[in-house]
Amino acid sequence: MEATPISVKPPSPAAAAAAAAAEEAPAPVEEPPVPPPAPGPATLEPMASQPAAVVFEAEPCGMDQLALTPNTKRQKVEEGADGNGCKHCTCKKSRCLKLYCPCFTGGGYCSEKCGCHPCFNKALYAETVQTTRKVLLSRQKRLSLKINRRSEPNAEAVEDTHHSSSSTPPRRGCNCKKSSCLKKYCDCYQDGTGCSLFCRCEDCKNPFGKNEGLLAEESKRFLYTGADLDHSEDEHDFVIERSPRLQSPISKESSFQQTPPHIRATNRDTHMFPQALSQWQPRSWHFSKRQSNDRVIDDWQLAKQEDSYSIPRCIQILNGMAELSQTEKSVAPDVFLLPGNREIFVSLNGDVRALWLKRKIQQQN
DNA sequence: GAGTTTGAAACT
DNA sequence: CAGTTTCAAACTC
Repeated sequence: MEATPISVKPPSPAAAAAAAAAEEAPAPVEEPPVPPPAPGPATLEPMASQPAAVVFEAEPCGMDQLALTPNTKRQKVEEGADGNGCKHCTCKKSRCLKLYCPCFTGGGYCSEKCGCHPCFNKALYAETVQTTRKVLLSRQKRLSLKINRRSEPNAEAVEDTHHSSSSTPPRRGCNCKKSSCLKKYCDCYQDGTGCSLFCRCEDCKNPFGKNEGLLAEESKRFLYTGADLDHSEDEHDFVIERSPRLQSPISKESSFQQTPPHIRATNRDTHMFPQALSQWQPRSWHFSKRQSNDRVIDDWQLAKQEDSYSIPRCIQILNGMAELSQTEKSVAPDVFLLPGNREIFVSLNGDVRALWLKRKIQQQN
């Protein structure tokens, strides 16, 4: 089966006990943690615990900046984090080794401020924790790929081209059904961002932006085809933004934007929103804490650039071309469906532009 | 603070 | 892969 069960055996009770003793943890191991039953094929054996004297020099929640999916679940208010990744969880059954645990998910170790027990997300079990993360990330990659493929039939080709794009974890948008994206159950709402076209929420009333399902399949294909997910796998294997939602499918590396002509998508904290360009503006207040002003500027420039190659802009030019017949002018907009074509069209001049367009029209027929 | 609701993760 | 269970946070009282 493709879906590899992720089950990671926690360190042995002895190790845990030793850890507790060495650490003087506030939550003493009263009962030896029971390893998860029936570990799957991907079960990871617990790493041998390292010498406590060494391990405990590590700062809790340091974790080499290893962060799995951004905010997998409702994670206790980010403000509650103590700056090193610890979210003060209160896990009881997950042993803080699953994505349920915000500290684990956030890339940090649990600290003494957590109310979790038993907890294996500690420096003492660093190797176990890291291995678990890798397994989970691996699954996330597959999931991410699956999601992309589901949404975009050609995504496989994209994936082949950008082989490392799978490093991006699933960022799928919310799936709220009952909360109408009006409560913190909703990741989007909690992040202060609107729901995206990739959310699957029902009766979305997210005040930061509704998912109104405006994006047609065709348009989604454009967006996904343009998906150029994080390539910097080496650097970011585990350093992932907090939100689990789909990373912005817009590639800023290419000026050949894939944005569909009739849809303006803005990048708001990795979300895609249909929005009239005229309404677009850098939403710095919506950007995550990690986003820099540079990002804002990039988005702004990106949108302006897109505007230059919009379909209306192309048609405007087209209307002024005496070289083309009415029939050709009626067909030409089809050529503009491809963003690359629009950019080429606008970039060319005079006769060459007309010749190029005629050739494109012929190719279409 | 206990119980309920919620949606994501994990599992089957 | 769809359905179910488990989990922990958010929410309600």
